[in-house]
Amino acid sequence: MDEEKIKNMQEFARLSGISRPTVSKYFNDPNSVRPSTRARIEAALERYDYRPNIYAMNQNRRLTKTIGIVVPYLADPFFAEIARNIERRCLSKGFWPILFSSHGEKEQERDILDNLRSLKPVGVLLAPLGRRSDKRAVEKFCKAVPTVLFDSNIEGVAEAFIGSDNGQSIPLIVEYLCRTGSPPCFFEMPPVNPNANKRRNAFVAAIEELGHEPHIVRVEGKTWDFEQIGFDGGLEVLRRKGFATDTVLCSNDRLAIGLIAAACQLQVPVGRGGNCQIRIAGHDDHPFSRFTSPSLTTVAQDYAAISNKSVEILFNLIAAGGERGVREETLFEGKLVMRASA
Amino acid sequence: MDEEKIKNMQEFARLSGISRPTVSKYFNDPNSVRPSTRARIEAALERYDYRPNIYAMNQNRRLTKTIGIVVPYLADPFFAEIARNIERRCLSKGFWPILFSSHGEKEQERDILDNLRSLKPVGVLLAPLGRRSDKRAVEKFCKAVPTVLFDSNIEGVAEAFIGSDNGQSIPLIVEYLCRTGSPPCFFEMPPVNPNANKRRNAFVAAIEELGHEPHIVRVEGKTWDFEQIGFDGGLEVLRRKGFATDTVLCSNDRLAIGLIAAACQLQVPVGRGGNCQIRIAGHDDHPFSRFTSPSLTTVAQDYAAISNKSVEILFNLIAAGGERGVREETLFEGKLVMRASA
DNA sequence: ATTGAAACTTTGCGCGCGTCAATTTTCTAT
DNA sequence: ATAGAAAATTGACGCGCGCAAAGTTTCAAT
Repeated sequence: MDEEKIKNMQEFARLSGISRPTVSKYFNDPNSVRPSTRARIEAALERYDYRPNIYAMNQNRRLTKTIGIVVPYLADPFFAEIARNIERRCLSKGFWPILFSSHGEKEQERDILDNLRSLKPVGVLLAPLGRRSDKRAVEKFCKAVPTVLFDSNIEGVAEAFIGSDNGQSIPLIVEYLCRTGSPPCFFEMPPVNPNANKRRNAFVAAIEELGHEPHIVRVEGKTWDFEQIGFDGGLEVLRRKGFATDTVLCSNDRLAIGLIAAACQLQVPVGRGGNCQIRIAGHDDHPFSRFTSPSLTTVAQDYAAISNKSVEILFNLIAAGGERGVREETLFEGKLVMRASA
Repeated sequence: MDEEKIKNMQEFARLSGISRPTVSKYFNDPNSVRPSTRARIEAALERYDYRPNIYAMNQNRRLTKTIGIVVPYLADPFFAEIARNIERRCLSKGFWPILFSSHGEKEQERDILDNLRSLKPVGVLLAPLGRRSDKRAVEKFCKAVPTVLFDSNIEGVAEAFIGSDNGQSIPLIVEYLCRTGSPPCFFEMPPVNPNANKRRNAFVAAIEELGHEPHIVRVEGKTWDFEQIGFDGGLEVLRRKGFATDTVLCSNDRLAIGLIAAACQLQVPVGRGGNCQIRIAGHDDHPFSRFTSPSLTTVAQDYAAISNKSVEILFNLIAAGGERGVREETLFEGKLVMRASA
């Protein structure tokens, strides 16, 4: 790199022998200028290491290149993974993804949406807290900014929702559990989002469909430390009367991870082996589920499909100028992942 | 909220009956104006819902209010937790934290530092990838932006480093393991950062100090899927000749989690009970370590202390105008966490 | 009442870039 | 070679705010 620092586009344009408006055009879309001038600009870029001032750009652009990503709880590797996927795809399309986590708190989510508005993003990918969300705030936000919801739905809000099909995945694993042993009972905590409710309802429907009685065990807890809740609740249930059947389907993997730990602590052998006393299954195929002991049988959510589709729909929305079309919901099917725990 | 939308500070100032420069002062620091005028401005804010344009602010300010947070791998709940802590403290001081994850990749880290520069942050909290980092790029960045390193050190780079004291924590757990059973061997993967090396060296020193022979088992793997590496490597070692002793100290908890899963799969009972064949210990007190089966004995890093001290030092640095003082290193001691696995 | 500092107002420039209209140059196709 | 289209240039305005200087008001302390 040559010489001293370049202060602005004017100066860079002069040094590269091209007019400023053309250089400006180039930075907005390198393909919008003639190949020969593009080459000249890029040659100059090699020499002088200039980058336009983001703040000045974003101030004057009608649309920024910023895309907001909001997840409810980043310490959950499920969301970390999805966020990573989304980030990569946004970057590859020349956008600026910015990641936020609500950390399970309503106020945080509201603050994030608030701040996000002043960032004037072209679009937002939002996985709401769910039940804890300030729905009015979310709705208001979605009306102001092109938004795609994922993971957790809010009826009628935002331009689209992408999630997994609990109505398919739960029957899938219920059927498997019934076929390979005694029918499961359902282990849940107070629902944090619509998925939790849908899963319970799907469980009841599926188990009745198969001619069994639905047993539901709900334990207390209102934080996002699902493992701890599953552990504490599991300990209590196991210590008392135990579960109604020797098979337990958990509302999600994190709960199951806690429950397995509780069973282990009480020396209740988990699995489908001969001397095992309890089978435990989960839902989601959480990144850590394959490393529990025994490894967790579960239904895999299609991470890649969910994040890809979410981004795709958002890009379409952006291309259409954030135009309100028909709100679409896309649900992906789960896949059974048979491991050692059930 | 009254009337229609306010476009700019001029208009808001007029409506609130106060001059624009004073309003500007208020937004930069509400305490810098007289309480009575502050009250008037805030009353107007209630009525009119105006927020200054961030981009215009950041373009003209000498210093932005942005603080960059960079972690090597966000899908690791350890970093997610620390990031959460740091975010909160920055927000409470009126800064704008922005979170980035390198996702274990050198190019990502370089791109992040690159983009971060054009965001002109007042300060940056950086947990580098470590061995994989483009050290020249990191060094260059740290010279341009006031930066505090944490978790993983790079000698002489940045204004300060905050981490945990491997030279204290490793002997602590080695001593415990030796005292309560046979001396441990050390289970590691190719080091991703200086901590890994320091831990191994500390292990050798500690074990020799106690008059035993150091055994080191290194397994292959170069991704950030530590659990998988621990699992795969553990399977192989256990299948072959097993470990040199019946106690294994892992370089970190995530590796230990994988190793426990491997032992479970091979039906090697883990723990310190009578019929157990192997004791496994880790290092870090990862959020999930209490939920392994059996629960993982480990050394806890002081998450809160590390994140708090990092932020504190950065704030001091910012207050001093990013002035280069003496580079300080702060190491926090680990605490033994005795659980079931060792 | 007097004084002096602190806070406020007025005025105006500058930041770096987007964008537009009018003009000139360059390219493509006949 | 030539006309028409496409691309680049010139010149200028605007965005919303920070910031500085000079003058004016407010406030607390004597």
